Amino acid sequence: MAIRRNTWQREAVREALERSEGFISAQALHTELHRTGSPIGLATVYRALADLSTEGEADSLQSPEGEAIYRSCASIDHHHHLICRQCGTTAEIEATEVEAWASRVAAEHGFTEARHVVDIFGLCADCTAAAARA
Amino acid sequence: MAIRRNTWQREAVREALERSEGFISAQALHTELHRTGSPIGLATVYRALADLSTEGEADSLQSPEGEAIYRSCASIDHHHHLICRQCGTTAEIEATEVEAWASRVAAEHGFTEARHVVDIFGLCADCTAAAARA
DNA sequence: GCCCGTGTTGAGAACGGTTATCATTACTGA
DNA sequence: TCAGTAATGATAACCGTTCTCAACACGGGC
Repeated sequence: MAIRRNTWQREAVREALERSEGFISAQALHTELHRTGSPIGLATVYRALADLSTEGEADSLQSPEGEAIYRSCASIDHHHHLICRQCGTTAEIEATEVEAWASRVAAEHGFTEARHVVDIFGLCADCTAAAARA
Repeated sequence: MAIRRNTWQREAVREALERSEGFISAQALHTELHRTGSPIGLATVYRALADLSTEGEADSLQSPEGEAIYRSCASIDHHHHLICRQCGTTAEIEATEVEAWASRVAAEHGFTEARHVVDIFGLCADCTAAAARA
C-alpha cells in the first residue's frame, strides 16, 4: 500500500461522484457506473470511496436510514450540510462558530480525538411548497 | 395494531433504556436485559425501541459505525451529546448557541421542519489514558 | 518495448446489524 | 371463562459493507 497506482476505476469513481449532485450511496454510485458502461466491481467502489474519504476528497456521513452516503468535496476544508430529507439536495454551510464550540466542549470534558456530526435535515423550500399544495 | 397491549417485555425495554445512561445500541440493550435475567427476544427489543422512538419516548440516531443507538427521552427538552466511541459513556452538553445557529441557517436557506444532528464523538478521558498506556 | 514485483481488482463469500416470518403465547374485552 | 387477536421469539431472510484470494495490470527498471 506504499505506492498508490492510478487506475481507471479509481478515476471513474471520482468522476461519477463529482457528476452526481448531493449525497449518493456507494450502491447507487455503483449502479450509476454500470449504467454508463463501467464494469467496475462493487468492492472497488467501496474501496475508492473509502480512500477518497480519508484523503479528504469526499465527505461521508450516515443517512438516517443507516447507509453511508458520500459526496464530492471540492473544498478540502471541513464544513457541514443542510440536507433535504425529501429530495436529497444539499447545501454546504459555514459552521465556524460550531467548530469552535465543539472543540471547546470536547476539551472541557477531557475528550480527545473529537469528531463532530453537525448536520441539519429538513425540508427544502421547493419540497416545503410541494408539501403545502398536497 | 389498533390496540396496544401492555406486556412486561415492552416495560422491561423502557426501564432498561431509562436505567442506561446515554445512548445504547439495541444489541447492547438486549444483552443487558439478558444479563439481568430477562429472557426477552432480540426481535422484541428492536420492536419496542422502534415503538418508543415513534412515540417520542426515545431518541434514536446513527453512530458513525452505522449502528442505530437509542436513548431514553424523559426530558422533552432538546440537548446534545458527547459520546465516547470506545466505552460508550456520554455526557449531555448544552448547545444553546448551536440551536440558534441551526435554526438561523435553516431559515436562511428556506428550509422548514429542520431537525439537526449535533453530536460529538471522541475518546473520553479514561479511554484516552488507556490508549496512551497501550 | 518488455519483464517482473507488487498494488489493485472483482466475484463471491462472510459478516454484522436489522427486519420479516410464522407458529405459539398470552393480553383484553365481553 | 373464553375467543379473538396483538405480541412474542427463534430463526431465516435481508441488506449494506468488508474480507478473501486468485487473476490482473500498473510502472519502474532494463
